[in-house]
Amino acid sequence: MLTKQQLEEFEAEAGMMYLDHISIDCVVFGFHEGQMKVLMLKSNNEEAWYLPGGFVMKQEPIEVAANRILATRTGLDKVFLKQFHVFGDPDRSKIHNEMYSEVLPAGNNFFTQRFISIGYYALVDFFNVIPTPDVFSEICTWRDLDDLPKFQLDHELIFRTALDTLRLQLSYQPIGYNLMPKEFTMPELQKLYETILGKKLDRRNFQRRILGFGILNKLEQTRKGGAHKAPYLYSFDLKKYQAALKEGLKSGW
Amino acid sequence: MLTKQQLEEFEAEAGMMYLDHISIDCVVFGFHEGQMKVLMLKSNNEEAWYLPGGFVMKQEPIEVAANRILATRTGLDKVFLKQFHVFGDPDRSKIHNEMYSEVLPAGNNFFTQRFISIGYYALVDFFNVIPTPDVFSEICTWRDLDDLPKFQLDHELIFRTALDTLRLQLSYQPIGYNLMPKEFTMPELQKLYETILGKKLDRRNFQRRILGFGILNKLEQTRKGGAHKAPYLYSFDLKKYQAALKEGLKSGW
DNA sequence: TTACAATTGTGTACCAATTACACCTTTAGG
DNA sequence: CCTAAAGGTGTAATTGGTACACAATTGTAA
Repeated sequence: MLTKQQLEEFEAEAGMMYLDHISIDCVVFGFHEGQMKVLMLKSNNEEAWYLPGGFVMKQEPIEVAANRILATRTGLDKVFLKQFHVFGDPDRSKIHNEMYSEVLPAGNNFFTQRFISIGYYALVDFFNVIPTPDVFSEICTWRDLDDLPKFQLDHELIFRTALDTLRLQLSYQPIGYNLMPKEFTMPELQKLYETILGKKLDRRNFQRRILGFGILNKLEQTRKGGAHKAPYLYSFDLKKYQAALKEGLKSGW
Repeated sequence: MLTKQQLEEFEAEAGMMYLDHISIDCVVFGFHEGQMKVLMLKSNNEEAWYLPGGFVMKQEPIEVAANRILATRTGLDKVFLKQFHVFGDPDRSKIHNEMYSEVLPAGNNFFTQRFISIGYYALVDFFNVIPTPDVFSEICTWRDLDDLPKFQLDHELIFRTALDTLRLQLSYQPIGYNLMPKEFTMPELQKLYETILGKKLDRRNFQRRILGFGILNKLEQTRKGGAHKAPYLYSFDLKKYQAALKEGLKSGW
């Protein structure tokens, strides 16, 4: 039987072990018409870019915190948002400390502590987003994947891990529901996949595969007005889409 | 430019947001000769079983903390240990609170706070392990997968998630290096996979698949002494094994 | 010493999924 | 009304996975 004294001793010792802060870093991938960008903020005292992030509040589930942080920076709610890794190397704090050494008092303070960071990634349509800077930033904006600035801290690793995870999960999870308009064409959806994967896919094989997932409804109408042959419109079958989200798809690209 | 005052204001506000504790929970899967068990501890003041766990210390990378916790409970070091999920539902604390309500003072204290838990799973040979209880437990022992006790807190969810993740990752990651003797036979390795997956596999297809990964060396000798035809011995090609760990294998079971 | 049971070694045929590839249709614009 | 550009669709070849059978080895029991 555990005594009250044992508990108190443990509590006293454990008090020395507290991890200082838990933050959430959120890699927000923005898509629109074949483009793919990532949301970044620029530090207001130097040329350093970082990912949207924030703290988890007491009594707030981390999932809720991630949504809150995303909503604050983008204005969006209820989008695809997925936890993918925890980053907890204490070296993070050192860099952070040096970064603010001009303004911070010496010794221990909030920013010299270590931040353990839970990585989430989100998929959004960047035309729906109003990028909003935080208190440390003067700029919050979309950056092109092939024109990325220098990252602060370990945010490059976080970004890279998010992208790898996303590409991997593309084989197991349906995506696109909140990235495409209600009705869209097959070439448009294919462009989304090609953008994420960073490579071209075969038109015919893509279509067979995607249709094989059984999450699309083919509509009667075609997209008129454009040049060339009018493509058919499709919409997501929300019920089947969500079932696939839960149970996963088969096989890979 | 960020002013010192802004920083101080932020720090004061952020102080209200600290997450209380980060813990690590470790699902230790033990294997030996076709058996699979999981390491559990029994609370010393009631019939409640839980998974090995502990806190992350200041300036300790979480990866190191996970290894330390595992080493403390098992005596093992440098085994397969993988982060798989973060559990952060604030309800965890409520249950915890009720659990210790007899010994704890009312109001806020260490144990009434929320614990965010980073889930790791480990794969070990349970014949190499000396299960060691912690201060809250009277028993630390291996439990059979098909004879599991009632779990404390959300440890059932953590266990379940670990098992699902392990089974999934079996398709992408080579395993077995620290679970098999230096030299082993194909049927022995197959038994390991069958144990993890909880189902029988075809002998011939298993062999073709495993050999196709290119991480095994077939040795000249056979395992003599047993009844029946002597099987060939194999060993892991450590270099290729580690490369496969990094780059992953293809396809699934 | 021999027959048997248990286990291992190995190869092949079938099916499903993936990849590679070609021809026809539609539409706008000159 | 001809052409260029894009979309619709089908088929053959390859690869990977599953199912399955027979021969060889070894200890044990007759």
